[in-house]
Amino acid sequence: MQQQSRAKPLRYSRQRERLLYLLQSTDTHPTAGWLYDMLKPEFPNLSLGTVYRNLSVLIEQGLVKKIDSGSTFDRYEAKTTPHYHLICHECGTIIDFEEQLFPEIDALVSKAADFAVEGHRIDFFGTCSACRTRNGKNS
Amino acid sequence: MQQQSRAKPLRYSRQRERLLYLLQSTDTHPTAGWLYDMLKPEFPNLSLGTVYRNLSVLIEQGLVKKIDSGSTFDRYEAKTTPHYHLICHECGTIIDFEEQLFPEIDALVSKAADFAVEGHRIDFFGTCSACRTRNGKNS
DNA sequence: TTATATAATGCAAATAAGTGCACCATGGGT
DNA sequence: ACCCATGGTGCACTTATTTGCATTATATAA
Repeated sequence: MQQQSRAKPLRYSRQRERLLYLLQSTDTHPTAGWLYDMLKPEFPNLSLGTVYRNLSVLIEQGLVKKIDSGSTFDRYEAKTTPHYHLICHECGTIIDFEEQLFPEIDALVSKAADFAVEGHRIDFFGTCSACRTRNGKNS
Repeated sequence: MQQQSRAKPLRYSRQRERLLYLLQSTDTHPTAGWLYDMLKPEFPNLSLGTVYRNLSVLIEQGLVKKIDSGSTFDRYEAKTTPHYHLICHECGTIIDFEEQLFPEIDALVSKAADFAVEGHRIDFFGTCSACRTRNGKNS
């Protein structure tokens, strides 16, 4: 699939530094396009390819996570503390859910299946309160 | 984001029927391209657009689920019983994990957050036993 | 500081997935 | 069996993401 090479030397890059900083400064789960637009003024010939490539690098480093919201584009976040996502299928909003549900889940699954679990992802799908209100609470 | 219109009338379509049947006949978590290739002999002018569109319809009906494996393409499955995925980041294999972990999780989160949870997804990332063996168990 | 190896970038082209539109097919009514 | 409203399809095009390649920049050694 991809690298298992932990030993890939990284070099400093201003684009990557600013990208990470930008992601860490927001809690809005941005898209690649939004990140690109925000960085463009600072790097007039920034390319989307660079944004995507740096996102991959940061993901490999564990500093960024990709969120598959079920929509047509992916979202990203730089929050490193464990949390889950509540994804509204009506408006697309992603809400962070901070409560730790089962700390022992990875170990449990590792043992039950013959699989070395290194991490997991939990997403909840449903309707956010704003959309329920707008629908007259009946949705 | 998309429809909340449950009331969309559906019509029979041979392509969709065969697509669903094909998906139900395998446990390999196929890609859209693989499904397309398999159906092509039966429908010589089938188009990929039709495959994607029918997958969406089936997903709305709850008969099919999309799996975001972190790789460059999505995978699909028609298994309707609740289960989770073990995704090997080395070879990309997806293994079904059948054990029910927490039946009450949706209700719990619905209450804790102000969000009407309708379903959830749990994926575990790590290394499968085949890859661990190949690596000499040290990975 | 200068030279050197190679990571990172920008650009363009390639892939994967989603969509508009004209035409074909299903299914309910007659 | 025939008509007709509208869902489904194929095709071409758009959007989102990834990748090859020549060039630029970082970091290490001389």
